[in-house]
Amino acid sequence: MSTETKQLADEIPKRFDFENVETRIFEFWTSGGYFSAAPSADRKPFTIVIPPPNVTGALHLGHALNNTLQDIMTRMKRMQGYEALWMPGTDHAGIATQARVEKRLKENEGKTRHDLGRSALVDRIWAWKDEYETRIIGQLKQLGASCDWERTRFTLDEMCAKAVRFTFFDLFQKQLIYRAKRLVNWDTHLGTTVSNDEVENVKKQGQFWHFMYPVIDPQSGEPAHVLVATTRPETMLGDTAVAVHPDPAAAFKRIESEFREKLKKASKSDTDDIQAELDELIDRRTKMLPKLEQLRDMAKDGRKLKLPLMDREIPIVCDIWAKPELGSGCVKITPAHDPNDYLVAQRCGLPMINIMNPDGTLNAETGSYEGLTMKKARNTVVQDLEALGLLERVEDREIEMPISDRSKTPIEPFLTDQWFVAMEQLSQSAMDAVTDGRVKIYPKRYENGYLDWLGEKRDWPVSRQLWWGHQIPVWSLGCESEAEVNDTIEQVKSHPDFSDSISSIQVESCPEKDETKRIRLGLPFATIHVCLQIENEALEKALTQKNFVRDPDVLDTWFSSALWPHSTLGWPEKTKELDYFYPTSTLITSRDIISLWVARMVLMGLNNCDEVPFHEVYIHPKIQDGFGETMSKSRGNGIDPLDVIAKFGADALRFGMARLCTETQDVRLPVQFECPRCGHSFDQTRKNRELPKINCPSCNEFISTQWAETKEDKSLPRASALSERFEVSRNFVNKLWNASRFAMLNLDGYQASPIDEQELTIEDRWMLSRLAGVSQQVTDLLSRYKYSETASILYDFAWDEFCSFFVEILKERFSNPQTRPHAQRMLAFTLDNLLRLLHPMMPFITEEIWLILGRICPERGFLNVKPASPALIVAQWPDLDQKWCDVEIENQFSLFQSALSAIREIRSKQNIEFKREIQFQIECDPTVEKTLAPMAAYFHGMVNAKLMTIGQISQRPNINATVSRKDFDIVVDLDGLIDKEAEKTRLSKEKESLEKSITSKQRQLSNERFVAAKPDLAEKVQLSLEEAKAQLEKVLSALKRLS
RNA sequence: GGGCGCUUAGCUCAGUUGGCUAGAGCACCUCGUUUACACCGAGGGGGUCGGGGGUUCGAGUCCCUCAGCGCCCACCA
Repeated sequence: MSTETKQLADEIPKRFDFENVETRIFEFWTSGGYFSAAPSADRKPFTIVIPPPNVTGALHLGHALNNTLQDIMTRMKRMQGYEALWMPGTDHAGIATQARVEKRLKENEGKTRHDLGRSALVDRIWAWKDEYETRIIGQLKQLGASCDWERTRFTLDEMCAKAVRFTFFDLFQKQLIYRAKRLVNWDTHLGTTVSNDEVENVKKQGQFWHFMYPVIDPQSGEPAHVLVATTRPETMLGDTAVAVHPDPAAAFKRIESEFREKLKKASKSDTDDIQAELDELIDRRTKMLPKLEQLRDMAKDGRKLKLPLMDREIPIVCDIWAKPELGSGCVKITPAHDPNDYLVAQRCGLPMINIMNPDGTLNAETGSYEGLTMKKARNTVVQDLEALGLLERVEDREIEMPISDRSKTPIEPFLTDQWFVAMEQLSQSAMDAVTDGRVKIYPKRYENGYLDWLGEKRDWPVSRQLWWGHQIPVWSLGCESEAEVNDTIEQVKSHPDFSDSISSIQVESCPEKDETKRIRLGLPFATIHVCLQIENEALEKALTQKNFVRDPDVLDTWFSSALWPHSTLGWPEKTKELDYFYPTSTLITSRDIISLWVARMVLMGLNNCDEVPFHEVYIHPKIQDGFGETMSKSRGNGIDPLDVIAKFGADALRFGMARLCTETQDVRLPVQFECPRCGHSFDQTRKNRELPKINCPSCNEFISTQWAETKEDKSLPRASALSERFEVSRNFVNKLWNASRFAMLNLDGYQASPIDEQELTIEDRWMLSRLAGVSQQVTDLLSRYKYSETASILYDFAWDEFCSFFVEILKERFSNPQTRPHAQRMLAFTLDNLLRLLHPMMPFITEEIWLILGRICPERGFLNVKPASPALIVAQWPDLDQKWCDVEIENQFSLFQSALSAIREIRSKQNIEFKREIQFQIECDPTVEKTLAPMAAYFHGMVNAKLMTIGQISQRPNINATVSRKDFDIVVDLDGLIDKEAEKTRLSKEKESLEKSITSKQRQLSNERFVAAKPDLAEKVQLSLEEAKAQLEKVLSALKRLS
């Protein structure tokens, strides 16, 4: 060993020191500028935009998975010679972030956002954003993300803001954005609209109240009351009608026939239930139909009811919304506070009475109930109705309640003015992009969800009553007459800065056509909306002087996210980046935002750029805890990727992520905690994950199992949440490290030179064959997003083939000065290729080894020797000629492996020390002999066994022990005794299994159709049958000898 | 109510268009420190592929059915 090598041995520790290496290597990449990408004339682009993480908090394991997968793809493409751009950034996440900052403000200072005012609050949120963005980007870097960091964008930065304004203006001008009164989901706590997607339905125990509304002047034979039921009694204050079905008989008929239809198709176990339901329905029809028809007739006569408590006359109306099969068959109609009732009111021309203030209290419309919260009003209304004797009964029942995702408070349907994006044509364009294959979604099954959601073509409410976000660029003014409208428009248009290219006008006329009513409600005759494409101080000032007011609302976060693939590249400017990198190559994301985000990016990309934003979408699994539940911070069952990195290293985390990324939709990851005080490791349970603090089962000290959100939360030492699945990957990292360590310590005196083809040994050819095969497989699998499969192939190749066989065999050759130089070149070349293949998944360790290898063997190669790339990250992706794939060599090698394993089995069974050399001979066919003979020498190093002779099957000298194998026997010349009984049991077992296999093969072959259909396979079966028969004979004779 | 997915070894999961004796890692048992690696090496035990039926020469794989688990969407006076 030279002094240099000795130094190297000291320098390369036995265990991979990932902490030190990760920091250093990342710095090496950054200073080398390897992450940056720019339009290039001679390279093809490869682009990924990051799904921008929300600036609400730290990254979780789902992010780690998502970003690892993106980085693997980016790194591979970069090595394949693409100009690979991975565009990083973060999302302002409107509601979520504002809610977090407001919550903190309340907790720390006892203030609300109104105490602070708009601009001060927004400043606070910017400060929060800065803090978290830094943290998130730091975490991504720790993961090894090779994003072009200098391009980092934020959905609220100037570049994105410009794209948002241009898009809004464009849609406004095309009349695809409009303002309207709509029933929206109102979050009374945050005082804003939330979209359907931000509403969560929660099952709760609740009540079902049945009320009686008196009929005004009932005639003889008519009921005195109409019965209605509700889960929300307080809304009755806003009732404007009671509906009954226009043709109850037909409705009954229809639903009964549906039930009969269902009964035909139903499975046995369901039949009874359906029959019972049907019987009930028929019974109901018999009892109720006359009454319902009577009510229907009363409705047609224009009869009215008296709404209790409010003393308002309300009509009975006919509408199909009233289902005869449910409840009393009559339904109360509260247009301003129920989405279905709203539709009824539109159909029947009913008034809509809004009874709620934005803060969730009742307004003046409710008279004496004004000021009560909806919750309090419920009890009061029920009590008051009961006092009037109008409460028929109360039922307990499980009800589903809509809850705001953000504030966790109940959602109130609320009638307000909102901006909407008309989706009809936009949705269609996005659907077409997928159906005609311009955008491919993997796995394909997710296409359904995408298409279904878009197919509904529901208009998208985009305004949010928040302060954090892109403020809507519209100035509005209410006018009292047609003349005033025209006049004002004239004046606005006459402004020198006004031009159709940067400003657009919409006139929204009041839906209330009844003049007196309109005036009483204080509604304007019409509202003029002026939208400005870019900031224009003069024009804005002029508008303000004319009493125009800028809409205080901001846009839904997804509006800016939808522009992400092109806004980050500079759109609406025609930048060279946009020209080169757009459309992007692939989008890697999780399934819960397919509709929210993916679909909207497609339609906005098409609208703004006339091209799809990406060609492929890969949807990866979601990570769940050991109980199959989604990991989340609020539930406290998550794993912090930084814990994993600290314990196992970033490469282990990444490789672990790739390994679990199969095509299923969920992946379970049982969680273990590690005590921060004593290091004891214990399983996560449903119980211990929810407690804010627990006692360590080992040292009994108080520890926290919850994620620390901010620094000040860390009063208790926090247990790391980990998973043993990363241990496997960590071991793999270490295995690779040690094999490389061995290689480098044996490359002493390496001389660069092309490898002489004539000198290639069997194992060299085998290694070349495997290397060529594996490279091909990895390239192919990764391009199809088969991460898990790729990871296992690499794992097996590196561990079982490279380390356990190739390196082991080379040891023999290193000891011989004649074979040493060639062996060194082969080893350097093989390791070089292995590092390239592993780099996308494990970038840090592979780069570190690459750099050390570069010092020892600066030039290496196979038939051509070239200086190695100064950095692995930009080294060329392996593309070994496929002609090196050699099935015969691989078969030959697997024979060798079987022989080794047979000898090892004997050694182990006989408990023969490795130190003791054994001699053995193999009985086999001449062909096998020919195959195995060249490898005879390698048995020495691998199993310390000496192959004496290879004999014919018919000759059996020196039999002391026999172990059966598929293709041959091994006869080992031993002095020791053998355990005859154990051997007998084993042989009988083998005999049984062979007999079984022979029978099944014979049956198979006796089938003419099979033989005719698959002659190749039949031939194979025939061969294996003969082998099995020969095998059986050997086993039988061995058994005979033993007894 | 509509859609999607899952059920294979004690645990977490592979298993391509049906085809040779159903695989891996962890855990378990036995043995071993032969100078790359105990985060290692060698060997071993463990599965009627959720239940039932069908198609087929042949089913973990295809069809039907039952049961259980999970996710998404819609809706419930």
